[in-house]
Amino acid sequence: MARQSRAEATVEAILTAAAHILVVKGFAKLNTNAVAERAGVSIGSLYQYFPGKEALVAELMRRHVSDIDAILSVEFRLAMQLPLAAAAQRLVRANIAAHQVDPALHRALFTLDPGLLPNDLSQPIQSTIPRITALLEQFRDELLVTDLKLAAFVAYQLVESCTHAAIVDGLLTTSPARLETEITQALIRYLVGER
Amino acid sequence: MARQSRAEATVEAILTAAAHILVVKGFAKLNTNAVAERAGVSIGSLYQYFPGKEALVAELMRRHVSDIDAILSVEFRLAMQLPLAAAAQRLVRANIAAHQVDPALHRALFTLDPGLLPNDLSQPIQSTIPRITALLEQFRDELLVTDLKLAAFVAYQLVESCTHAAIVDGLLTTSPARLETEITQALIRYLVGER
Amino acid sequence: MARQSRAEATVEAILTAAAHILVVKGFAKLNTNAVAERAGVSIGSLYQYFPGKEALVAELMRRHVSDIDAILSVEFRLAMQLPLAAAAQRLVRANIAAHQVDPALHRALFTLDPGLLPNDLSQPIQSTIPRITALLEQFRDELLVTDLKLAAFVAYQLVESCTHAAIVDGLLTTSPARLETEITQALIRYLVGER
Amino acid sequence: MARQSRAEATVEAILTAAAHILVVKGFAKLNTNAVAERAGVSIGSLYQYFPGKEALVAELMRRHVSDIDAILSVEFRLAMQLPLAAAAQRLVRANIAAHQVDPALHRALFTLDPGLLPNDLSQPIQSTIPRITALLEQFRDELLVTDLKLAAFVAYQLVESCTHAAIVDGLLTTSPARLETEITQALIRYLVGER
DNA sequence: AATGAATGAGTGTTCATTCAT
DNA sequence: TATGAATGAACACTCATTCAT
Repeated sequence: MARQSRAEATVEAILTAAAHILVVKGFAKLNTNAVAERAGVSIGSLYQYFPGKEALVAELMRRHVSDIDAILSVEFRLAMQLPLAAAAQRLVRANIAAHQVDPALHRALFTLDPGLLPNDLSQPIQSTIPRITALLEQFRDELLVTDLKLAAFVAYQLVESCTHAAIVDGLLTTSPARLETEITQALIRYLVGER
Repeated sequence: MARQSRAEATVEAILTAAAHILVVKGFAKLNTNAVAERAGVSIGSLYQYFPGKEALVAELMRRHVSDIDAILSVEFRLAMQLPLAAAAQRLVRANIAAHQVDPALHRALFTLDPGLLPNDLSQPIQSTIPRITALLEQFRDELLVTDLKLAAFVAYQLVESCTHAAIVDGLLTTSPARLETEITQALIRYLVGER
Repeated sequence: MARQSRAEATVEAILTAAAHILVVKGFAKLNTNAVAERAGVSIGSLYQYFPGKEALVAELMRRHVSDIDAILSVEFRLAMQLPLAAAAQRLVRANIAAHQVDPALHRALFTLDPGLLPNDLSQPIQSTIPRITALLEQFRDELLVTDLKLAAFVAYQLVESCTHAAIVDGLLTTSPARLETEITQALIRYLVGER
Repeated sequence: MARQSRAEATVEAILTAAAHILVVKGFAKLNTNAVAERAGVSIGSLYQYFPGKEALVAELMRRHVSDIDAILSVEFRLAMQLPLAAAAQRLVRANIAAHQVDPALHRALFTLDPGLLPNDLSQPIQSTIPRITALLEQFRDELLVTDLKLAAFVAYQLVESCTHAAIVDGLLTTSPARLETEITQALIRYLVGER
């Protein structure tokens, strides 16, 4: 037990240090020695738990994606029970919330050279558009759009890019509430028309 | 003159090699020795024209942004003379065209660790939203949206992210024409409502 | 007693694992952690019984040499009672048998960087030439050779190198029986002349 | 020209240093940093010419084998023109000479974990037995032995192992001349009988 | 101007060994 | 006694950059 928790503490320290360096210095400057030092752990311990720097980042990604997915999964399930407008608003809000969990880390992780990480990591993200498609199918009769896959793509990009640019890149000084309203409005108008 | 064109040829060879490696192997694997070798030029010559690897990438970025800006500047000027719907369509189309110039290089350049490049490079990109804002002001009376800066932001993200994801990331199998129509529709509905 | 046999089992497991890795991967890839893991024993336990990796190999060598010596000692004693030709044949045969005990381990052990192992280990091997010398002295009158130490050296190298190359290095596709005959013939001709 | 000879000097310095360390400390202690330091050359230069420590040793082996082959090739050609006894003596003498070129390096190189080096390196050595076989065929009528391949194997092992043990391992205090005589005698007696 | 040999700081990674539990 | 987490010296290797020619 003591064994296990000591090991776990080491892993946490390493990941915390890695996240910090990744955020502050970027992936290029992330090196295993620096991570170990900042974690207050020997380089050997780092390699005991992670085969290399990619593995560090992969684990950070895994956890981050998992956090986001936890938020969105709930919302998508809930959205199925709501009218379209309410569903849209909740999902936009949830997406903003997801980006607010750790914006700096989010930014660092999603700026990584793709292909650097194991493919299976992007899976939860790739599942988003199908989830939106499924949702749209429920509201098919109300929609202006007809190609639901294409609409899901556009809807996703609209929500995601606005949220990401505003929260993560800090490109917008508007309040999250105002942002939420505007994105939702754009989304609703695209899907079912004005008002 | 002969001298100058020889030097210019050297610079071109270096940049071509750099672009190729950047696209195929990514920034992490881009190293000055490899670039010089692929360019058929000595490492010494490379340093005669570029102070380091960042300078290589910066120049690639400068040129690429310049190419894009050349396309968009014309369109923005033109758009001022057109009705909103036509202006929107032309700009969406132009943005797609801009992404089709060299999608692989575009992807490589815009996946770079931000903060790696000199700040002044992002300037032409940052000028896009103000340009959109100016355009929207012309059409103020027709618009549903009232906060024009916010609307310009949303409009930009909508168009840019859909285009980028579709063309550069290849996330969509739809034809560019179909894409153009859909994005334009979403844009119009957001700005002035249905139809 | 139970304690003792448990410890003994641990030691055996460690040595078996070490032998396996030594044979399959070579000395360079033999590391204490890998040995412990393969033995199903903690690294701490390994160090309880062996002060380091050299000690592991030394013990393997000790046992292997002891096995060989057991075979040859008996034969040398027996050879004293036999006529030269018969003695020669038996010793050649015994040497082949000794190499067949565990050819792969034999090869691995005798390919080790010399100076890696404690000196006292080569002692049983160094005793072979004196034993041959003693044997030759018994047959002094029959021999063509006069310098018995030199003859013992040549005889030893002849028998040993042919056997080693054939059995351990697998350089010969001849049957052990045929090999035995040929070596014996060469030996007899060298010592007492043709036939 | 100056360029080239500077590079060549660097390569020579590296190989000389590598040979020295290999002989004195053994392969296990041979590390690239130590070689570079002893060669008075930066570690970068070492890697400019050799991809790793194995390459260093491979080149040493290549050169050493080439030296030996130069000696033996001439002798084998010559031996074809001589009577068997003379041919045997010359080849034994040449083999002793070959081992005297650099006994310490020879020892170090031939104690290496086989499989560590590229396969093509052992080729000149593997060609020896076929060369002996060809030679024996010329003297077929005089020989006691009938299986010439087997005889070539035994003859080779006899000569090589005695020479190696005596010269390289220093296991014999006899003079090279005495050694030559004894090996030759053993060889002749094996092949054509007494005298 | 152009060359390319040389440099060496920096980083990744391994593994023998220790020691708290 | 056994465990295995932790250590860190040692070593492999890369690549941006310099500079004599």
